[in-house]
Amino acid sequence: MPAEAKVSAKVNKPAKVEARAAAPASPPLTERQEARRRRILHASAQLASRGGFDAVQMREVAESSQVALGTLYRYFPSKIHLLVATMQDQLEHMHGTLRKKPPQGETAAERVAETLMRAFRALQREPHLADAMVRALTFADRSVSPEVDQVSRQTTAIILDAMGQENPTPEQLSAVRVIEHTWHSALVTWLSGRASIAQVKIDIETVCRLIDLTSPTTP
Amino acid sequence: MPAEAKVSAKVNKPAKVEARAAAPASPPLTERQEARRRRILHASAQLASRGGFDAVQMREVAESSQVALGTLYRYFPSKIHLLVATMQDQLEHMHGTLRKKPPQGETAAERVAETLMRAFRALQREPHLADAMVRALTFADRSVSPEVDQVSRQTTAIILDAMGQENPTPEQLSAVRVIEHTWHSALVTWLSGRASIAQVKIDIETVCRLIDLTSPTTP
DNA sequence: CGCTAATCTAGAACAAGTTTCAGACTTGAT
DNA sequence: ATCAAGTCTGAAACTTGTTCTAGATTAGCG
Repeated sequence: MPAEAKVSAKVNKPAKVEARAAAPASPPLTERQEARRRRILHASAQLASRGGFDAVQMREVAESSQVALGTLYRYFPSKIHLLVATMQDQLEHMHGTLRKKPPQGETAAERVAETLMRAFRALQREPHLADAMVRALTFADRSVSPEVDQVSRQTTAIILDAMGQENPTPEQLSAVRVIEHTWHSALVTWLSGRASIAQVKIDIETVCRLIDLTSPTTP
Repeated sequence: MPAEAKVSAKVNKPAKVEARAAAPASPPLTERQEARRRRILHASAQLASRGGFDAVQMREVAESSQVALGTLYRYFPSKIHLLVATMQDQLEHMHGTLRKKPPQGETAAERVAETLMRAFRALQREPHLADAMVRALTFADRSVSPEVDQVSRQTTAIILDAMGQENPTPEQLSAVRVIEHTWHSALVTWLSGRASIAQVKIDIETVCRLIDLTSPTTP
């Protein structure tokens, strides 16, 4: 069997079959391949941190990560794929960070709101990066669905963690879905300068009330 | 003063100052200019109805509407501006349609959910058009803020109409904001094939509960 | 060690959004 | 009717995402 071959055959066009779980999905990569992938994601995040979505130019990413343009496209079939993967990367990081200091709130709603606001503050520190990732996420078409879905699952996991709810009811899951919707959309409006930070905070707190509504006494 | 001049000087780069109300914002256009604008919007919607966002190619729009490419850009400074304007157009239409048959629901929440589902069904009839408009809306950057904001106001108006609430409380307005967030984000997930129609329905109904939560007895 | 299949590279080529420019055309004012 | 100022047109040019190609390189296998 060939060199860094069959392995990254999956890297290129992730076979539909294997687009499910988190990391264990794609087959193991060569060390060098893993390194390339890291360099690419790093370059992506770095460029994004500067000028946001537009600053992440494929040629620049390729150059920064010392990889040929064609190779970049083999790893990430489009700019959107690349940025969504960058978001996955950052999200994992954030989930780890959040886990360390569990939210203090009394109610589940408070804890979720607190967690999301913490995440929001993190994004505020790198607004350009946030811009690139969120724009990519909402602009993604069907061809990126598996990756976007993965981001969504990760977000859900973070919220459920904050709720401290082991076995959420279907109603609670609906509430979580709506919270995610609000979270994404609120970020978009903030990033495009149509809503203030305070406004985002209010929106998050408002939507989090749905948790109380669906948790204790189900009306 | 020159011909179709000073008039469309505003057409080009809508002076920041006049980006507020609905239609009365920009100064009156020449008849021919108004006609050009209509042709452009019509071509845009037509192309979008076919192949969605990607099918709306500026050169094609220009050709279809019998306008030079440069002129198209004078009227709409970017593809995003064009599609957002197309959405404004469609939204107005829809608001008119919705007004004719007010929702029947007992509670405000039911009426809002019913209205949004009606709008949703309308979008389902032209999924490609919906795709183009929604993608443009969420991808828009700061340079399109005024126009996007206009769309947002129009959406708010539709929801408040459905609520039948003349003087909404700040809390209710927050709920409406969250409903809009959910509405947009749910559309995005549906368009990208990550949520079913049924799922969107559930999300809408879920978020609409916030209205009941903020209307009668303020907890 | 040498083979073979696949990867990686460098660079050209293509596609669509956006910009630019010179010249023809309109329109309102004089 | 003429004029000045601004608009519209047609076409080329530029930018950036994406694709394609030929050849150099790499990795596992016999």
